[in-house]
Amino acid sequence: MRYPADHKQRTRERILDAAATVFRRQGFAGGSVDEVMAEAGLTPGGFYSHFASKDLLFLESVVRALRESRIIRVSDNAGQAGPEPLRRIASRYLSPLHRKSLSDGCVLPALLPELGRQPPAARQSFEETLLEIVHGLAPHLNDAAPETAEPQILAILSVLIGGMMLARAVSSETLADQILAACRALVETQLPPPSIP
Amino acid sequence: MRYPADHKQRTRERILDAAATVFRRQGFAGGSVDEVMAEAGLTPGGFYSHFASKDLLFLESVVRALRESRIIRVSDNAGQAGPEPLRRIASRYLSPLHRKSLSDGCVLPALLPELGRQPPAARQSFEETLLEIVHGLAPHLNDAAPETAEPQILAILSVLIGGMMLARAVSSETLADQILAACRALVETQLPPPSIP
DNA sequence: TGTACATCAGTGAACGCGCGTTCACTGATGTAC
DNA sequence: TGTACATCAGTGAACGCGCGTTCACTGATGTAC
Repeated sequence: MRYPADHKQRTRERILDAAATVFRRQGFAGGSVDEVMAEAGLTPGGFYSHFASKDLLFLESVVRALRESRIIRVSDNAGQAGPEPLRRIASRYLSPLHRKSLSDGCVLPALLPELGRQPPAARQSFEETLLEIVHGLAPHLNDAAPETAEPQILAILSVLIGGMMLARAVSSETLADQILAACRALVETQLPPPSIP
Repeated sequence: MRYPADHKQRTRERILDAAATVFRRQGFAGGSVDEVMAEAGLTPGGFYSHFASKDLLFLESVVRALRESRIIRVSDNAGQAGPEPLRRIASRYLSPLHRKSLSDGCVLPALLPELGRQPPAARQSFEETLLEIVHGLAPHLNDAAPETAEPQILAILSVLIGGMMLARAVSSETLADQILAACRALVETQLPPPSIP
């Protein structure tokens, strides 16, 4: 091996990150392979030595962005039980800052419907990644068994995603932020009350 | 006027309905003008005597589909006060039948992120139509003034839209229907209890 | 009533362009001696 | 240590195709007389 062993792998990851950025900003059908490669600082020609097709790039970039996403995960060093981490996630996710961060925010409000149009194998990969996230969050609804907590988490995620999409689609920033605030309030009703130490 | 006065207007509406179908199924960037015209039973050439551009077609078709949509409106002949109509809307919206009705269901879970990428003027039109719907629904949260009821309705709509998108994006139908059920349960917690007559 | 005509909604072929994809090539890299 | 070489990640030009859009034309329609 003439090049450092991880050289190509690192380029590949650079392309994946660039793809997530371009697709969030312009959509899957709206962003081109050339634009992705340019975003990664590369020329178009090299793309197919890394990925077999644009579709597979899309899938991998979404799954990676979801796996690496800090915004819907309990941060590792918190190690905190109870609902506070969920409260923090909801408040960060449904913030005006995140609303303005289309191209580097969570992939789901930007790309979920286009993911839904992908073939079953792709949706299967997405499902597994989604369930990992759900498993990570469910224990923080402390009073419930997984069978009841996990659907509750899925419903809460629906509020986060739907609220952000709706806020980004309206024209008035005031209304957008009202939508976010209303969704934060709705999520709050689903969380156990703060523990009083 | 050689043709019946409303002939062209009716064709125009046929194109708008076809566009809503094609765009819901394939997305805005993923559906072509030719496909829309074919769906309307027409040839591509005539399109530009009805619409100035594909972008304007998209906007008009989404707004029209939203205006005509029965699925997020209280049906006119119900004329019923109180939360029951909201309960019915949530249960129909978050149903497996609606999940399978991508190309003739509500436009929002299919197209909201692409709407969010449209220029401000388009988002303004969407916003007005959305607010009409909200004004129609808010009185059914009977205990609240508009200033508190309308944001609550927007949060409930976020659940409907986000939940449907999430259900459509996963691979397993079982999981999809669990997501819908969890969202119905969440919405239920936001509604006044059924009146006991 | 029948026929010639004016209208214009819709047709169908064409346009330039950017897309996804391919491929012969380049040149920076680490290796062998 | 220095030089010739093999490798292969990345380049850049090209491909066929389908896109959004344009436009000269057609032919069904209702009107005029």
